Amino acid sequence: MTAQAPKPYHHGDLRRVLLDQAAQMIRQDGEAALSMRKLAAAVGVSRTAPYHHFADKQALLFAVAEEGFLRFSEMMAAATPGENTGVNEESLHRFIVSYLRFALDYSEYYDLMFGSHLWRDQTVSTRIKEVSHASFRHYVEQIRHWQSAGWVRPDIDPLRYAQVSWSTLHGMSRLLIDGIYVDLAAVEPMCRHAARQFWRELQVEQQD
Amino acid sequence: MTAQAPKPYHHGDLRRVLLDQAAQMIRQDGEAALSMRKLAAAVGVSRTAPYHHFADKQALLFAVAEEGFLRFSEMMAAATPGENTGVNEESLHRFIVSYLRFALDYSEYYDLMFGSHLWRDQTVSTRIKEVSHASFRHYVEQIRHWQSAGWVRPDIDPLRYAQVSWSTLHGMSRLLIDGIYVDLAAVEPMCRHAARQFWRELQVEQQD
DNA sequence: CCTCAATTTTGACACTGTCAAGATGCGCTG
DNA sequence: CAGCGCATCTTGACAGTGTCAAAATTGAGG
Repeated sequence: MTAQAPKPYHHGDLRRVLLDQAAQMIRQDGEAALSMRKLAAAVGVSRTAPYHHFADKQALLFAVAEEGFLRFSEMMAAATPGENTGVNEESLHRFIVSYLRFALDYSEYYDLMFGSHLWRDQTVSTRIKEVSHASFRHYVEQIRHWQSAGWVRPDIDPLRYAQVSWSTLHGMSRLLIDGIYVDLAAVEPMCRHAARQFWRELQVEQQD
Repeated sequence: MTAQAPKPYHHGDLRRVLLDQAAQMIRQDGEAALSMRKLAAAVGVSRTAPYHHFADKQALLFAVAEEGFLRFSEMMAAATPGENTGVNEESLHRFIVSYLRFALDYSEYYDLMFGSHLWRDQTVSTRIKEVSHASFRHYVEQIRHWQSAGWVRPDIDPLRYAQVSWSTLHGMSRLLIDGIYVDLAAVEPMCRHAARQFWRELQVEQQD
């Protein structure tokens, strides 16, 4: 809708400022502590000013999440090796580390992007659904590509592999972000372990 | 503290009723939709009556979470095979299925137990910390036991294995509960895939 | 310059968590 | 059995929340 700002009126570009301020406040005190009124006060406008840029609080949070997905896509693109590069434990490890670094460095976005508010009850916007589904599908296709190139064993289901391995990444991220895993020094060994596990799953030759 | 109810006065056993009603309401409309006042109204007492049994809303939610951990422990005990039973893909699969069944069947508890509210900022009560840490340590010890019995390869770090595999279970649970994975028919294949992956990691003989 | 629509503000309402003060009723001691 | 005492519950109140309606402001184009 307001994709290309027609022109900012009174306030410079309130929408932009609100998005950034919201992200910052969520980063500092958590999503629960963010209130529309405090947000408005922080940027120096009245309580209901934000409602002319976002239908309601949910919409504001969705918009912040959307920015998160943008950054996420950039990260993914940067962390994904080229088409004809092989796959091995080391490349998987780099990807895992990138994923967790994003989740931990931008936890305020990660929370919103993959929090229940967004997805439960189909409230998620179609645009977000598109970009995230595309991201996941790309992951699945990547595995399929590795298979057809003969780099990984052919008898695994790429969809299942993607679902389970993403579960691992998401689980680690959540457990760390939510403060259930508190030892940050364990992150690196966990990534290494996960990389080894992911690779064993892909590369193992033996029959059972 | 109020472990053994001294005796119920006016209301039958308000504390008990509140805990159950809260769990039910969270199950129906989500944690966010639970309000102290609606809860009180639902059980037929005044707004502030619950405050004589729980210091604040957090304490109420913690208490519900604690009940969740109780049920969780029971589930874990039932799903864990005996000491001298071997381990294989099938036994791992049964455990994984049990874990996800708990997470999905009791999602209102799971949400509270492993939600950020509880753990972030060290707000978690010591009792909950004890029982959950014990549960995790038990998991690690189980793996160590399998190792010393010679059932699984000796060169994996039980702690890392526990951390990463629990991440997988937690990740699948969260993705399903939060509505990011929507296809419930995929749960069973995912569990099967995870079991195979977990077992490959433990059992593989080859060197790299 | 002046109109018009985009933007912002002020006022209001229902709702929330929670504290303080008062009312109520059960159990124990005399 | 009487009544004291405390656990329990209620009523009143306050600050804070999301959000709507109506009024006020402001910048751009005719």
